[in-house]
Amino acid sequence: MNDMPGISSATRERVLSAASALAYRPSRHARGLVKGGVRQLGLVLNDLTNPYSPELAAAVVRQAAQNGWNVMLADVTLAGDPEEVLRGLAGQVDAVVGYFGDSAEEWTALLRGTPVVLLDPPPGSSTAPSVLIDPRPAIEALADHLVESGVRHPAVLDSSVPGHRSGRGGWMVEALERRGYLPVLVHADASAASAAEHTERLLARGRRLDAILAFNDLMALGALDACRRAGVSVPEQLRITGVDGLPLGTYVTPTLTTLAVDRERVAAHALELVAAVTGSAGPIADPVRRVENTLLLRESA
Amino acid sequence: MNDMPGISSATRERVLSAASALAYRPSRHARGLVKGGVRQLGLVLNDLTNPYSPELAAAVVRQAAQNGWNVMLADVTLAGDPEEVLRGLAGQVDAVVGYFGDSAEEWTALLRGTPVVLLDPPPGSSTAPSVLIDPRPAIEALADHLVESGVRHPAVLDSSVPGHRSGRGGWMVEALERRGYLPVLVHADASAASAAEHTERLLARGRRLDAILAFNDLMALGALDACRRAGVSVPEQLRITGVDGLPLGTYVTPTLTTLAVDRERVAAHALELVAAVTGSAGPIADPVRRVENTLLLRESA
DNA sequence: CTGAAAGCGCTTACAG
DNA sequence: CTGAAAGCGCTTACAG
Repeated sequence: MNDMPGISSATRERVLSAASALAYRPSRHARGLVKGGVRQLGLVLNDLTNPYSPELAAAVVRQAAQNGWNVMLADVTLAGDPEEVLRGLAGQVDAVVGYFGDSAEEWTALLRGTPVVLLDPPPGSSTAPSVLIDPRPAIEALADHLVESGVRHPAVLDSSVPGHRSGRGGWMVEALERRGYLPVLVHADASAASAAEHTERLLARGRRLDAILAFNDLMALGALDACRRAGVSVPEQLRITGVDGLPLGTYVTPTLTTLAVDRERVAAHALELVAAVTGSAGPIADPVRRVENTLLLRESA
Repeated sequence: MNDMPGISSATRERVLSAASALAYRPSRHARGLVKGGVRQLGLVLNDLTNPYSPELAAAVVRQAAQNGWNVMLADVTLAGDPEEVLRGLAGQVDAVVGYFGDSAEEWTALLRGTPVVLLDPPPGSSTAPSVLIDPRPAIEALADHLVESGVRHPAVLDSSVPGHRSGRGGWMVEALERRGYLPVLVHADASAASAAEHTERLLARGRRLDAILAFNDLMALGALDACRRAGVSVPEQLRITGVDGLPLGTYVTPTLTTLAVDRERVAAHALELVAAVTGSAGPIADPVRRVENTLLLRESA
């Protein structure tokens, strides 16, 4: 069946027809046992429909391929049961990279010894090898910019994904307070629709408001949409900012000011750590890497 | 090592420390051989950074989970070598669903007998089980709408992904010609950036132009961006349409008229076919499924 | 050219 | 409670 040389066509025919009669399918596990198989990397994402996920996946897949790894994507929020996804991954991959949020400990246990590299774990939640994404310097730069732009009444549109604590909203509030602001803090789901809805409500309140700092670009797009529908002009009446630096932000009106993350660098650090945890080189020299967001000023703020 | 009951703590300790001293990692293949393992579905996509891909992936992952399948995403364009990706998949999954474009035959061969379900294969390219996505009725409806809107000089912004023939651009041209138009036909890459560039060139030509029918939503967003920068108002001076029905199209100004694809139905058909090809039920009753796009009128046309 | 044996690395009975 | 045997389904020598 494997096209070996030196088989008579009669025998080949006989084997092939028996195989098809029996609907024979080779076992990939048995084949893998014998042949060795490639190195499989599992990439755990939490929202594939947020364009940030595929952008990061693109970077990881590309760099993984260069290092001889095959990557398998898993979205823990899409499937009904995240734990089922993790358990499934355990048997399929040689290492896992991903967003585990607050569940790092439980999920790592489900992986039964598969080496793990965490992407942007909540502050202080884990000592596992991880790549931190740190928006704080960019938040400071943004806050300065808002001061210079004459903003008086900013709001922070934070996201509260259950199980995914993030310092982001809190850091934004603190940076604003440190500059004398009394920012409004609102929580929405991490989607454009939810952000739009909360923005609408915020605008309807009649309070003074001239800036919205959103948790991510997707939510900023939702806020932008709500302003458009409410007839509020951006950035003239209200400034809006996101986080992530999606290419998408350049295809809206106005283009979106954002705290960009360098996804290639995140991927590079993650794969270095994967190499370290799967290699037998003993303890890892530098298990916590840090990538800082950068302020990308465009039209919306 | 597997937490079996009835092991003295002395022995457990001895085994565990030997394991860690040797950096022992269980072989997932050997484990899979014995334990059976879950059913793995490979989903082959060709551009994860086009939001259509994750939208479809989301639908497939969700429905696959309901049927007891685990899905593994593979983007053939991200990795340097698509054939390498396919070969890698062969050993990992029990069935493959995906966009194979013009390479259906070669790629199926690389999969070495793994059952395949094709997504939107080029017209007449294959007799394999497949889900066709048919924009023709929606294109007719769109063409009628453009006539009624008083459009005089439409252009078709087609995409020419090498290896991915599509009838889409041709069908648009024909539908317009049938109504007495002499449409301009332009080829661009399937990205917002390339579409923007070609639109800019089109506008600079000084020819009369009052509608652009783009190959997909991403390209339509690029065209929209080019118009904005050129000071051309949409839809007043120029109408723009896309294809795919991305949620994203509602978060731009103006919102994007599009030929929407029902991704849940595509996924449902694909998984029915997967069940059929992996089951031993003999020949499949209805191996070619068809899902029609629907005209979604929003603001841009 | 064909057929049967050895062995890949696990897990699951089973004998001690 | 511990250790060794059988067997999962393949591929790769090897004897005939």
